[in-house]
Amino acid sequence: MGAASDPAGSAEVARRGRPGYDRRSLLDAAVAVFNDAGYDATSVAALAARLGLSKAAIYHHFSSKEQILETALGDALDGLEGVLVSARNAPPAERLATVLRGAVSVLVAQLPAVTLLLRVRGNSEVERRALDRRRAFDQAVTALVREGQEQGSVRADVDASVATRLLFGMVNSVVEWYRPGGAEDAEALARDVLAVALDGLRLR
Amino acid sequence: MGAASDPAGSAEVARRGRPGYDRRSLLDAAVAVFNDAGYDATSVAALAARLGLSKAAIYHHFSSKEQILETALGDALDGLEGVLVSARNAPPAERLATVLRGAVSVLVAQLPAVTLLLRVRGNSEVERRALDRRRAFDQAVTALVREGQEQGSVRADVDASVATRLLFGMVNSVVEWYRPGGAEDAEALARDVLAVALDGLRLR
DNA sequence: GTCTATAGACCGATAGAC
DNA sequence: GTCTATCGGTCTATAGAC
Repeated sequence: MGAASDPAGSAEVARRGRPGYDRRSLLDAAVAVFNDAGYDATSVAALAARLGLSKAAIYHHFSSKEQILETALGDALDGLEGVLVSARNAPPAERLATVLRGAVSVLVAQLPAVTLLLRVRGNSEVERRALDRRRAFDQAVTALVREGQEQGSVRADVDASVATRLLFGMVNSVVEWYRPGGAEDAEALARDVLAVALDGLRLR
Repeated sequence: MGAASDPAGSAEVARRGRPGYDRRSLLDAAVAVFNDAGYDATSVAALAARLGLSKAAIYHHFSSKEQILETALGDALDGLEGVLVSARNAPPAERLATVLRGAVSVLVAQLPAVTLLLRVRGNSEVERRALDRRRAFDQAVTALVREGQEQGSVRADVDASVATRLLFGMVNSVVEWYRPGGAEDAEALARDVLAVALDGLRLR
C-alpha cells in the first residue's frame, strides 16, 4: 500500500469487484499528481508510485498516459463551454459578467482539471485539439466584449481581443493560488474578480 | 547544419575564436526552444538538433541542462526586481502604476526568459529558488497595494494580496499571447494593462 | 463463477550525461 | 559515439468482493 487512502473517494456507491481505484478516482488522483510536477515531468512509474499502484493497474483503466490527459482536458473544456450557453438573452454587459462569474465558478469547482488545461502547450495532437477548443471559447467571449463596446457598456479604447485576453489572464491566474477551503470562498472570489475586472482597482 | 541561422544574433560584436554560438546566444536559443515545447519535454538531444549542434557542444557552454534554466531564470528575476527599485519616492498609487508599467516593459523586453520563469513549477532546487524570489517580489507589490488602500487611493473592499494576485495574473498572462512586432507596441500594451487594471473594463 | 482491480517481469526506444 | 537509467507500454496471471 502507498500513501493514497480511500482511493474511490468518500461519496462511495455500491460497487462490485475488488476494491481500489475505479476510472474516475484514478483520473482525479492522476490529475492532482500531474499538476504537482507537470504532465511531462511525471512518468507513469512515478504516477503509479504516488498512487500506491503498479503501472499495469493504471493501464487497466486507461490505454495510455495521454488518454488520462485527454479525459481531464475534456472535462475542463466541457465545463467552460457550459458557461457560454447559460448566458443567453441579456444585455451584452450583463452577459459578460455572467460568463466571468461562471468561468470563476467552473474554475473553482474543477480546479485540478482546469489547471491542467491552462498549462497545455500543444506538444501533441491531444494538446493541440484542447488548445483549439480553448481558442474557440476565447473567441466567443471576445465577440461578447465587442458587442458590449458597440452597445456602449464596455470601454472601447482597448481592442476587444486584447481586453478579453487581459480579462481571462486575470481569471485564469486564479488556478495558481486559489485553494478551496481557504480564507475566501468561491462566491467572494467571483465578486472580487468581477470588481477588479469591471471597475478596476483604483478608487475615485 | 540545422535550421538556426546567425547563431550569435544580429547585434554582433567582434568575437575571437571559432564562430558559432557563444554562451549568450546559446542561452537565448535554448530558452526559445524550451518555451516552445516546455523545459521538461525538451530533451538535450532535441535542443541540439534544433540548434544545429551536437549535444557535446551544448555541454561545452553549460554543465547541465538545468544550468541553462538557472541562468535564464536569474535574468528574468533580475529584471523584475529592478522595477521595484525604480519606483521610490512617490505616492503609493503612483508607485503601483510605475511598478505595473515597469513589469510590463520588462516582460516584453525579456519575454522568453520571463515566460520560462512563469512556467516554473518547483520540480528541482533551482526551480524552488526561483519561486522563492518570485514570491518575495509579489510580497513587495502586495505591500504597495496595502499602502494604497490605507492611504485611500486603492479600493479596500478587496484583500490586498488577492488584488495583487489578480493584478499580476493579468500582467503575467501577457506572455501567453503578446509578440513584439505585432499590431500593438509595448507602450500601447502597458497603457491597456494600466487602463483595465486600474479603471476596469466597464464604461459608466 | 464473474467481475473489477491488481502485480511483476519484461520490451524497444530514448533520456541525460560525458 | 557510448554509457546507464528510465521512459511509455505490454503480457500473463491473480486477488478479492459479490
